[in-house]
Amino acid sequence: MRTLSTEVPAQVGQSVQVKGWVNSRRDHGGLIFIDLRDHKGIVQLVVHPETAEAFKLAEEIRDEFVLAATGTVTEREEGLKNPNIETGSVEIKVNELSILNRSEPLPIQIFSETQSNEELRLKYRYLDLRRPKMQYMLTKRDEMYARMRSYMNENQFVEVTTPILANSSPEGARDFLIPSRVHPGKFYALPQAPQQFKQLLMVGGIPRYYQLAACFRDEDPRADRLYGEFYQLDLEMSFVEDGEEVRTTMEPLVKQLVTDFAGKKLLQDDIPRLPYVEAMEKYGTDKPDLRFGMELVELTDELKDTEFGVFKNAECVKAICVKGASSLSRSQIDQFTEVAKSEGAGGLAYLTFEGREIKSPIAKFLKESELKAIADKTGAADGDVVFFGADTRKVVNKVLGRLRNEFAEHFGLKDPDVIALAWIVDFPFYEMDDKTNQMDFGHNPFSMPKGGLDALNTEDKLSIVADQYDMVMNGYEVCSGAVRNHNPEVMYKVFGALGYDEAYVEEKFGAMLGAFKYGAPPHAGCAFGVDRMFMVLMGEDNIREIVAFPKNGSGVDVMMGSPSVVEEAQLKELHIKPTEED
RNA sequence: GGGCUCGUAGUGAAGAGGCCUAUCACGCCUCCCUGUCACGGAGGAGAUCGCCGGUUCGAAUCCGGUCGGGCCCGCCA
Repeated sequence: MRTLSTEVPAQVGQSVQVKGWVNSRRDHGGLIFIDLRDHKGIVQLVVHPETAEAFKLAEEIRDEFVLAATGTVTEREEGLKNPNIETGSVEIKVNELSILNRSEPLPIQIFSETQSNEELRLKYRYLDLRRPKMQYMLTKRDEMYARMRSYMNENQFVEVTTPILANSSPEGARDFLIPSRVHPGKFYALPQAPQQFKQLLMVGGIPRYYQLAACFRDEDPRADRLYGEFYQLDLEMSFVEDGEEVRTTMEPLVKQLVTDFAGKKLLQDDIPRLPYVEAMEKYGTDKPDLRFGMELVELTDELKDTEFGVFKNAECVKAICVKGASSLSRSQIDQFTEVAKSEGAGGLAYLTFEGREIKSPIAKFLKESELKAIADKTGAADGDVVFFGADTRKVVNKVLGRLRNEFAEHFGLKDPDVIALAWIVDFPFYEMDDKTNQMDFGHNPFSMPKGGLDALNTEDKLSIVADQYDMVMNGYEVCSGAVRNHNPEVMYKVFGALGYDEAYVEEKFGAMLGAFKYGAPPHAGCAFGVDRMFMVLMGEDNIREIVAFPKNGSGVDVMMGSPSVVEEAQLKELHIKPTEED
């Protein structure tokens, strides 16, 4: 395929035909310049009045018309060259011109620094995709897929496609249900992930499986989470009993994507393993951004005898030391206080370290020894501010974890050229739901509890950890995996602890349980969220920026108008009756 | 389901009780222009300020509601 930027300059003196869109037209009355654009670049066409037919057409041309032009590639005279475009040393003197298609004025601004709002861009996505950035995202994503596929193949993984028409699963996200004409009253579901199928592939004797898999979840979207559908690099390995083997197998790919592919620096070559509990205590979250420190410092013991009621009565007191934050104005601190409150804090206490003095509304409530202990443990120095969280441990971690991010953002501590990776390991198998006071699965029920049957029989249920691991990239969860439970007995026990009987487990996971009875090999795997990982690698903070046709923040495709109402006849055929309120 | 926030010509912004008969830039239309490159010049059209209601002598501006967008919580790996 001919491309304007790469081929034209090499063809000086030759007659060429070029096709593309009109990027801009400059009509000098007796001479018309046209910047013609294709997916690779721009070249200047010159139309002279001597070529009367072409000139007449050129006068009608407007932005984004589609042209075919034939002419001679000519070296531009000195002084007429344009160093700003790749082809700026040449131009095409046109002798034949045809308008392949016309264009109305565009409803969005494509080629300006100020871009139109997202709603309009999504409505006219086919125009938005003409922007160089969007072109780049699509081709770059193709390159990422190619790298992933070749890496997986080099490592003896086999891509197997699994069903899109699958079954509703009781755990996890809400399903998209698919009715069927031939099965009245019954429904397929779009898979939330190929989880059960890939485990069944292990039983089926596939040693290493992978798939760039479409996954579907009917949950509310976020800036880093697409509505409805997204893609995973999903993989599973048989005869693996230690998650470490999965992690080390996939690390070279991720490192290659960070460095060669995205051109970023790895913060650490050795990717750290961080136990869940440690992540929560140090960073207040299970997906910490490790590009900066600002760790949460435990002060509960140091302040247990304080006279300051807020600290004294709290289950947990922690602090973060923000370097140089004494420059913050009162109103800026108020804004951070609002953030803290939005996460459940009662307020935001702080100490400002200026010279030898400690300035703070709360300093008068604290003894000299307590202030010293705070300074020592947080390492606060001149110019720093120590912010406190005092509440239940859960709330303190949540509030300070959020503030840690906000402060890092405010003080520019998130280096866009650096990628910090970590594996979060040892997630709790069960968790207590605050509201219902009921125990539930911490992650997914298919993971193997560390210690197996013994652990389930003997230990305090809430202390059991799953052999389960997430990869975190600059504060985003980009991968989740586990050593799977391949033992029917453990399976019954795992659900039994939550009060589900064997009949329930058999009803919901019959195929998998059945399969496990016929010599299931131990297996483990994981799945990378490729949309989100690509977003982080590209330095974007909105996942819709890197997807061709995303739903908007309300789950609507404003371009195609989906979802939409359907004909009553279609519903009837599917044995579906609209309810009264519809 | 909840919280915060935004909505002004085709597009992006300004205006924050009377100076608004709403300003600017890009785009659009007409005319002029043979070396521009986001060409230049002259002129022109285009907005019931998301919608409904209220306060006021007077509302783009204040208040209430409503619709739509964005971010977050819940939810979600």
